[in-house]
Amino acid sequence: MYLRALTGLADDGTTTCSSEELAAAAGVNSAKLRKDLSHLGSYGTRGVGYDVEYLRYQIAREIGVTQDWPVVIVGIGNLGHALANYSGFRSRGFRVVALLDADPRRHTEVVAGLEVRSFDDLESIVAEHDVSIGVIATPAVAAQDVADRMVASGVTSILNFAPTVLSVPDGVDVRKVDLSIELQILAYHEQRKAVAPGSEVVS
Amino acid sequence: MYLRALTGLADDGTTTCSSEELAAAAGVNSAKLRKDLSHLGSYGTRGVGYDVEYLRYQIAREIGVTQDWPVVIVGIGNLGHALANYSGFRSRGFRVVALLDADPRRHTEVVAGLEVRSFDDLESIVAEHDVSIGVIATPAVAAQDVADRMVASGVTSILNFAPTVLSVPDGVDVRKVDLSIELQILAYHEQRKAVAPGSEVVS
DNA sequence: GACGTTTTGTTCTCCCGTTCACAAACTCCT
DNA sequence: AGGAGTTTGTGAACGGGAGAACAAAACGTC
Repeated sequence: MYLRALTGLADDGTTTCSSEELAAAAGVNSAKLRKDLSHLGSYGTRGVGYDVEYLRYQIAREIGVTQDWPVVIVGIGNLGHALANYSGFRSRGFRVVALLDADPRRHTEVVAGLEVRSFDDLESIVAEHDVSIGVIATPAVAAQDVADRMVASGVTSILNFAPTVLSVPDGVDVRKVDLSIELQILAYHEQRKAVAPGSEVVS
Repeated sequence: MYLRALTGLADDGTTTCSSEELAAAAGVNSAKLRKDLSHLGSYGTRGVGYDVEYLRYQIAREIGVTQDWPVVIVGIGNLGHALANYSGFRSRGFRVVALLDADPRRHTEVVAGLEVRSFDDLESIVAEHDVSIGVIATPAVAAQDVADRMVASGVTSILNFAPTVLSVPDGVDVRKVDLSIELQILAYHEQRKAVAPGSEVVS
């Protein structure tokens, strides 16, 4: 988030910023921002603030955005399409090296300049491109199988869009994004607003 | 999450479950699950467990899933397409009543059985369908404008997929989903794994 | 009907993230 | 050069969520 906020400031021509400004741009408290940044080192100057470009590079280096991360996407339905075409990935150092789908009818398609390939090609693709990050955009029933195959072929980080709890061995990271749960949380707060107006905020 | 886990259990024919089982299905600790459920009331029976169907209805009622929530989606690019076609919304009580886009070239399109309409129709659509939840899937630069128009027309909950911090008045809830930040978090952990193998897990 | 077993509901404790508040450090102005 | 004004970095206080542990309650068995 800080990285993105800094990029925004840089695009506006700002060369220096205080913790207050950056915190406002990122939507957090300034004390938290300073403490977070202090974990990376002392990249600010007291009385002045932070150099936007310098801090930006330091954060990018720390979180690994300076590297090029090959990524495979499995499940080229609606969501897989959107992810394959999402420009935000490439601009942040992620390179989609393959799109896989179990359905042979999709294998003729070309999405975002990439041919959709068979799921059986997973192992060879992971090995060839040294892929460590996989994205699962399949239906829920297929997700665990896909995860197992990914782990077996060497993937150690998984971004899961399927509404299922994946079980993976230690050392493998999983992050889950559940679109309809986000809406449900909003609906819950809406309902509370209707009952007791003007009392709650999203936590 | 509990609701989804319960639905899964119900589909498997389970009629009763313990907190341990449900916690495992939802991927959480059983003590946490019991504490969470106790906030809704005492819907379990000691020595037996929870009745799956009964608990499912109680949770659904509490979080407002029994209602029908009209939703508008603004920004029908790749992600907007995917969201409009996402079946998980409808099955959870969300009904997409309109797709809006500022680009007139998209207004001829029909997506998911709905005609893409002009963003200028926002106010009338919100008023007509009593919409309180809006989804923003536009580029970052347009997101704040869209949010302002939504709020002005009566929307009080926003799900934001644009990589921007939205500022909205009190009483309006915003939830943000940032796809590339999720990947960045995974990449960060990957980098740490490469430096110090076998030490960290996603938090 | 009493007792052992199982499982919930709740209390207590611990731990971590967030925020406040302030000293240290830097700049600018006189 | 010195002091006033800013702003960072960090120690201390606060709050809340998460897990362990236990009492209360329901069921089955004898």
